[in-house]
Amino acid sequence: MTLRDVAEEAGVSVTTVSYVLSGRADRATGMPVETRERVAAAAERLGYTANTAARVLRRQRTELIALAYAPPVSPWLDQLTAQCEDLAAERGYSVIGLPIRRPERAAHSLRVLERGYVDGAIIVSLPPDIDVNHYARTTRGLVVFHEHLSVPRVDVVRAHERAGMAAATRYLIEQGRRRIAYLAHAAPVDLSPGERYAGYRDAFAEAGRPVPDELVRTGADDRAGAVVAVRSLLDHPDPPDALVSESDRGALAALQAAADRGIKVPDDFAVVGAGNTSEGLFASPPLTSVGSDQLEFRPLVEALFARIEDPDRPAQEIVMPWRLHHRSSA
Amino acid sequence: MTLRDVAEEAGVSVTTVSYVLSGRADRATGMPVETRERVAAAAERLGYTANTAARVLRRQRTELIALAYAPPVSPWLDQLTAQCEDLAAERGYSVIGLPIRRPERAAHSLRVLERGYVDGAIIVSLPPDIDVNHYARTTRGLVVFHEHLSVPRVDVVRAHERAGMAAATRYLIEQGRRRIAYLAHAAPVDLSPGERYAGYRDAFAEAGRPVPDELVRTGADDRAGAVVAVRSLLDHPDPPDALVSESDRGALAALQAAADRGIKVPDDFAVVGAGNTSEGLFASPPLTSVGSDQLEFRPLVEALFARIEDPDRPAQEIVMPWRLHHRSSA
DNA sequence: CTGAAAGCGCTTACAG
DNA sequence: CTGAAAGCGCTTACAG
Repeated sequence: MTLRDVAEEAGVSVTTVSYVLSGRADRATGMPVETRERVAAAAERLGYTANTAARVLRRQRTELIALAYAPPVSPWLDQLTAQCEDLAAERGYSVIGLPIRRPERAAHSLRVLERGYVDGAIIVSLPPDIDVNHYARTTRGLVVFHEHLSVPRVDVVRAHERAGMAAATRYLIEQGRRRIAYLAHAAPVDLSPGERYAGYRDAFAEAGRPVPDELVRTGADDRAGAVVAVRSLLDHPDPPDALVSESDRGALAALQAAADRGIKVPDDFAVVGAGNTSEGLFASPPLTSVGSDQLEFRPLVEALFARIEDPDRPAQEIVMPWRLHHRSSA
Repeated sequence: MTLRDVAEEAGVSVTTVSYVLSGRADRATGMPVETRERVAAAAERLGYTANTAARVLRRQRTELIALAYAPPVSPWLDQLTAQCEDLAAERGYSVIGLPIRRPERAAHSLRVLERGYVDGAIIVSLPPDIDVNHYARTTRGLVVFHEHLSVPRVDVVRAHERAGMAAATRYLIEQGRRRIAYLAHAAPVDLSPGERYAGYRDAFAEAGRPVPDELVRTGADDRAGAVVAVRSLLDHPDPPDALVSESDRGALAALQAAADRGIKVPDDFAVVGAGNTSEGLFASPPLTSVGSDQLEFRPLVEALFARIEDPDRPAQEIVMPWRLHHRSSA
């Protein structure tokens, strides 16, 4: 079922069919209504669908953008996805998800970018050892969540996670907490490896206190793993009286583990999460969390489309700063 | 940067370059090592990447499969995604995610299938009012999670959710629970609309008892919403002594809401989830849940690739039956 | 062993 | 107002 079939059915040339079905308004406008209707009817009758590969080859546009992320997924990503879709739909674009796996397979996952399947991509989690420039060659627009990256035709989103995490930890120190534990992600593919943990350490350095290495655990990316990790912390001979987690997911698990043991939060055990997700709002007690103020992603999606239009525009830096949102868990 | 550039650089024809870089082994094999190396070196030097649109147009294969799902996402989907990726990679395929939105926008989301961007798709959540046949025309392989659907060239996965849900509810009835509440998904895009709820009702019908409509709430797809819904249930003048949730997520929220109120689970309030996710295992108490025994998706991924190879093979029905997994929450 | 050429199905500048 | 033709960049049957 091709353009040619429709042309024959309607008794016109493929040129005319193309103009009517996908062509420019300025061309179709000058055409008699009768012709347009005849073509439209023929296409309808035959159930014609344009061949995307041919169109892409000709126009050099796939009208697809990708959202590259490392599982496990979160409500935050659902939010970003939904907003991307709305803004993409306005431009006739569709959004696809691109799960990026453990670092050794990351390059394989990114083949979708490498092969030019999409016009643009928002890379939420840039695996370590991946050269963004490589993908910029085949993908017109690239927006990357990264704290330091600075590359000519690539726009970046900075969260200032390290400063945010330091503020969260400092808050606990100033409260007089003696034993402040840390729950890191276990999966090595991460938004900005080590940034958050560095912030935690910064606060100790600033206060002239040693980092309690024996209270640092992994598992924040998986609720089940986090529960296990927090239980082991609470079993420590000199247990923590506070916990900073790299995710709200991990912090929620900590609240659960504390409740199981009958430990009072925040009095005997303060908990701070990261991400400021809506899930934290409804925990009990509501979760204190460090994260972006609001989930408004429009600026970065618009930066992406602007770059797809004009690859030579200057690289843009979008700041979505983390700050501490005080609720009742700390 | 095209095949022609590489051909010139290496001093051979595009035919030869094509054979060396992507062509069939039987052709490249007969070629002198020297030629092959010269071509490979030229491609390397120029940083050649094949144009995907051109290749797709020629070969009629995109080497992409999609996983179409309705957010919010879950660990179950992460699991399916990871297994798909492993099996796809073996065949040189990549996997993309296709988030499907609320029903009125579903058709737009599915344009990626309609336009033939992928060779095959696994549709985890088929929105109501969507005609699968339409997408079968542009997508060679289609595997759909659906309880009833039966369409010529489409393979289906049946979970027998209704029977599973009835078994879960029956278990509570036989335990002597008097007031069995129900927590449904709020999002209307769902795996199999109404199936689970129908199972809940079946158990009552079977026991000759009326369904307690006043104890049916929505919110199972969102932890925050679920907490609110369960609180309102517990505030009911004649509160429930048990709850069946359409998701483990909702059941986990119920455990939390019960703990907040100091209600003993399962003695005063039994909770059963659905999905049998790993998260439920580490809840306190560990969550009783109805769902598939194991998360082994290989059969359905293989069915998908088999159909991509041979679109005329008979439609296959893959059963991953739900059953009740007894743990401590009910 | 290697290459010239056809063709996948579109879009669009150009001619009439 | 409409169409013939070029060309996007590959793959591959065929010829030599």
